[in-house]
Amino acid sequence: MSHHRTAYEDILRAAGHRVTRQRIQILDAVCEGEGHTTLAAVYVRVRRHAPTIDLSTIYRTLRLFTSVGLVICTTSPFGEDLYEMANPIDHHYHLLCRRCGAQQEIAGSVLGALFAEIEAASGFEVDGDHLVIGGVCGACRARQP
Amino acid sequence: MSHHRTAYEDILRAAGHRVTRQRIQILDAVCEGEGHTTLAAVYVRVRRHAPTIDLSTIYRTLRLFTSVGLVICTTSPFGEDLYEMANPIDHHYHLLCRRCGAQQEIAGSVLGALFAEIEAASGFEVDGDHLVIGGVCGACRARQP
DNA sequence: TTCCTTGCAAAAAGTTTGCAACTGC
DNA sequence: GCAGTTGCAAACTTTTTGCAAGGAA
Repeated sequence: MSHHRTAYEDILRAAGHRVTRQRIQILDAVCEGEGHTTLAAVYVRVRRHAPTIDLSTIYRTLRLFTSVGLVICTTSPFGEDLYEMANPIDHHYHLLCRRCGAQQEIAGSVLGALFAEIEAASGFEVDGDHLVIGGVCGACRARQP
Repeated sequence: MSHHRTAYEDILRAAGHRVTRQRIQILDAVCEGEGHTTLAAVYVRVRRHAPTIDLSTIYRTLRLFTSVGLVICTTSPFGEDLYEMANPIDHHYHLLCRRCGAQQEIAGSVLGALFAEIEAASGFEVDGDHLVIGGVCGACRARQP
C-alpha cells in the first residue's frame, strides 16, 4: 500500500465523502497497479478480496477519486483509460509498448522543457501530467523489428 | 477533394478491394475534415450526400482504409478515435484543445528530434505519426485561465 | 457470372442510472 | 437517525457481426 491512510481519508472527508471499505480496497488496487492500470484490472484485483463488488462501484469510485484529485486518469494512445495515483511532486511521463504493454517512465524534465517551448511559441498549454506516449519497446523490437 | 483519384483507387485494387460509391464518399468526407475527424463526423458528412448509408459501413470502411494505409487512425488524449488522410511525406503532430476542440499543427522536426533522443537512450521507438497532444489553446486560456 | 460489399437488424461490449437496502459518521 | 454509498438490475451507447440483396470487375 503506497498511499498514506490519513492523507487520502482527509482528502475524501474534506470533500464531503465517506471512507468505506470498498473505497479503500479500490484505492489499494490502483496502488498495486504500480503505474497506469485499467479499470478492468482494478476490478479483477478488488474482486479477489471482495468477490461481490460491482463494476458500477468501480466506475463510480474511480470517477470520484479522479474528481477529488486522488487519482489521475489518462487516455492511452491505444484508447484505454488508465488510472494512476496522483503525485503532485513527481511529474513524469510514460512510454507504453503497443505489443507487450510494458510501461516505462521518462523524467518529466525532458518533455517538460519541450512543453514550455510549445507554450512560449503558440500559447498552447499542454496537459503535461496526463501524457502517455505509445510505441514499441526495445525488447519487442529486438524480438521482431 | 484533396486525394488523387487514381492513387487511392490503385491502392485499394492492389490490395484486392473494390472501388465503390460509398468508399469514395467516405474518403471524401475524411478529406473534408482537414486534419483529424471523428467517425461520427464522417458519418454525418457522408449522410448529407447519401442519406441511406449505414454506420456499420463507416466502421468497416474506415478500418479498411486504415489497414491499407490510406488513412491514419489516432486516439486523442480525450479518448476519441481521430481519422486523417495518410501523408507519408509530411510528418507532423497535433495540439488539440480540450475546451474548444481547435486543432493546431506543430512541425514534425521539433518532436521528432526528441523521439530520436528517447530511442537512442532507451530503445523505445515512438509511434511518431500517431501523436495528438491535449491541452488548452491560447484563445481559451485568455478567455478563462 | 463471381464474389466482394452494402444496408438492415440483431448481438455484443462497455458504461451509466434508478432504486431499495445498507453503513459511515 | 440522516445522508451518502453499495449491489443489483435495467437502460443506454458504442461497436461488431450475420445475412440476403445489390453491385464491381
